[in-house]
Formats: sequence, C-alpha cells, structure tokens
Amino acid sequence: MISSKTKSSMFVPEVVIQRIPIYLRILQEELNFGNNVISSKNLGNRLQMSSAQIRKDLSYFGKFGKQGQGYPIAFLVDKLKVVVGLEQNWNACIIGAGRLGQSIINYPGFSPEGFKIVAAFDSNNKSYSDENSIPILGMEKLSKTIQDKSIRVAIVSVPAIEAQKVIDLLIIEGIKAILNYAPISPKVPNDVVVRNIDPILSLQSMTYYLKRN
Amino acid sequence: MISSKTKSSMFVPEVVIQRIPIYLRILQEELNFGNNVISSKNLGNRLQMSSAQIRKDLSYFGKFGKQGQGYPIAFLVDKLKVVVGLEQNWNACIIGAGRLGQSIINYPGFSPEGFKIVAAFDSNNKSYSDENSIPILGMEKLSKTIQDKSIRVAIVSVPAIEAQKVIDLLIIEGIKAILNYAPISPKVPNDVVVRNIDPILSLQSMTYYLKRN
DNA sequence: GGTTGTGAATACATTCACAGCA
DNA sequence: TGCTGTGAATGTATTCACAACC
Repeated sequence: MISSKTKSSMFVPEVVIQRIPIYLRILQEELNFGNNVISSKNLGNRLQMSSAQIRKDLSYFGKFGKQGQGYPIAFLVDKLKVVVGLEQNWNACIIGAGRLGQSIINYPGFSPEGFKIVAAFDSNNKSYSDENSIPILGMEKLSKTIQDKSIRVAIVSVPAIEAQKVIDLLIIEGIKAILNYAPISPKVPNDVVVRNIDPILSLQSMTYYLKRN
Repeated sequence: MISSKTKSSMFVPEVVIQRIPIYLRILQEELNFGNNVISSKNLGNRLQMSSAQIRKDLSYFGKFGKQGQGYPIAFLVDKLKVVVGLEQNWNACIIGAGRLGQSIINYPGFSPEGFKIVAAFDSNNKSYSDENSIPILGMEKLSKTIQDKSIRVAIVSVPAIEAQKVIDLLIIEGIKAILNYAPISPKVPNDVVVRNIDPILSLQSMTYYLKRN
C-alpha cells in the first residue's frame, strides 16, 4: 500500500475538533439515559445536522461503528475523549478576579468536565471573600505558579485594556490554550489557541437577521 | 446589463455577518484614537486576517473605500451599523435570574452596545435584591411583556434541563434571536438565530491542540 | 433492512492578482 | 504610487451516493 496517511497523522479541520465536544455531550446524555447504541442519523437529529457530517467527522479518527446498528456509545465516548484529550484532567488558572472572574471561579461546572481552576491572579491585591478555597495571588506569582502546578490552560477575565498584555505574559510562560472573556481580538502566535467568550459580538451578529422579517 | 443582482438582494454568508461586529469594534477604537482613515491592510493586521478578506467582506454591502487611501472610518462605521441593524437599539429580556442571570442583568456592557435588558423572568419568584431596577417577573408575564415592551431579543440563563422548554416558549412568542447560556444545543426552526455561550465547549475544543506539543 | 465508511461531487469561503482610480 | 473592488482560482467543508457489512 503506497502513501496512505495513517489516521493519526492526518490533518483534522478545526471545525471538526470543535464539534467533538458537542458530540460527547449528547453521547454522555444518552448513556445516562440508559441507551448504549446510537446511529449517526439519530445523533444528527439531536443536533440538527446531517448524518453524513457526523460519519465523516468520526472517520477522521477511526472506525467506531457497526454497520446496520450504529455506534456503541460507551466505546465511542472513550475513544473521542482520548482523541481530544479529555481522558485526563487539565489544570487551569484565571487572571482577573473582579466581578466576572469571581463568578467564573465559583462556577462549579468546569471541574466535572475536566478543568480544575487551581490558581487565581489579580494585579490589585483584592482578597475577595471567596467561597471556594482558591487564594487570589499577585501577578508576580504567575510564572512560578504555572510551573509548580503544571497549569496548561488560562482563563482571562481582566478589563479589555489589560487583556493583550496579560495574554502576552501567559504566552511567555508557555501557555498554549486561552479562554478569553475580554472584549478584544487578541494577537497570538499560531501555536496558541484562543477561544473568545464575547456575548456582545454574539448579540450584534444576530440583529442582521431581525431586520429582514 | 443583464441579471446582475443588486447588493441588497445578494446572499451574504453567515461568517461574513459574524465578522462585521468585529470590524465595527476596531473601527470604533480607531475613531476614538483620532484616526479617520484606515486601509484594509491595516485593519487586517489588527485582526490577524488578510486584507483581501476584509475587502471582499465589505464588498457584499457596497463600495465604501477610496482607492489609494483606504476607508473613511466614520462613514464606514455608519454604513456597517445600518447593514447589521446596529443603528438602532434593541430591547432584550432575560429568562433565568439565578446566579448567572443576575450577573448578566448587572453587567453594564450591553446597553452601550445597543441592547437594553428591559425585563427579567424566573419561574421561582425569587426576588433577588437587584442593583439595577429591573424587576423579576413570573413566567406567566412573559407573553404580555414581550408584546408591550417590543422585545425582539432574548437571553436564556436557566438550567440546562429547562432551557429547551424556555426556548420553545420564546419562539411561540415570536422571538427570533436568542443568546443561550445553557449548556445544550437547542433545536430551533431555521428562521430563528441562536448563539450559544458555552465556555466548557470552548475549553474542551482546545485540549486537542495541547496534546501535540 | 438498516447503517457505516468513504471516494466523488458539490457547495462554500478565502486568496490571488490585477484593472481602475485618486 | 497606493489602495480598492472584484472576477477567477484555489482551498476547505459538506453532502451525496453507494459498496460493504451485520
């Protein structure tokens, strides 16, 4: 067999990667509901997308289904978790412990999904009474803490003006995955992934469709 | 001239619509900074994208630039605001006044960007002490309030299990634009636009890239 | 019969490259 | 000279459609 790329070396489009966690969420639901097999058609219905797209997406990573039956859910969940790196937990830190930062710190939803916030930083040494037991450290502790606690993911919730500076710092410290809540479009090298949480942009990109009906 | 579609009837890809508010944000910044002309190249640099893409995007809506110079910023801002429907303000309501809902209600950032939260609803008649003066109404007031206050946009911040039900309700009331904070993939008819704010999916779609370096 | 996995076909998005203009 | 606006070319993503299989 000549020049057939192995699955693991094949380039996977970014959009596909972004859909895997969505699939995982539904699969987990189905598992909890007691089902143990699901077809691409069924999964597609749940997500308002075509069965072909689901099959094609999954095919980037291997063959997980049984013809005539569908996908064994528990097996597929395990495989997909390994594919996207969710078979392990990841330590995260948060920069910016104002109102928003505090809400994020106290939000209980991250840790069951594989992300543990193990440190919080703020330039003002505002020591909010935090309900969780995460102390808020000064920015000078950033570098050492990232090393010591093996932090690989950072959440940015500082004001817009400070955000790019903070992100630059994180990049220097070797952080390659950033969840950014500041309303800016950060500049980052192309080995760093950023996801922006920007409700205002989301709202503003909907009104276009409101005008025409 | 045979069969040349007018700009206003031309189909504009969704991705393009989503980028317009991003452009607007930078343009506004430039204005505040005192600049009054910007080139596609310059704007592209700010956003880490190609100048060609920016020119192509803008060309869906008209010709706003001057050859040899660039785009007059104030003029472009005005035009783009009209294009995406941001020359006017929009009334919004929020369903779900728990922790998250309260944060959203008290967030001061929406209104300067054209969205005013004029009503809040919750099934539990929990009357949190709200810092703003928006009263929290029972769900039975939803229908009438949406009509009376001309609400066109809804923000959903209820628990996951209730979210689809609430969204179905909103759709019955004629809402066509929904900002959804619940961790689900809602099913909606295709004349309804939904934007999901889902930090967990964002985090989970980054770890894939952490494994390989 | 029902469903996967996948090349081929189609649809969509981005970039190229250059004429046209200030 | 410097930049826009845009068809044409390229690159990406989605869908089709069907052989292979349980």
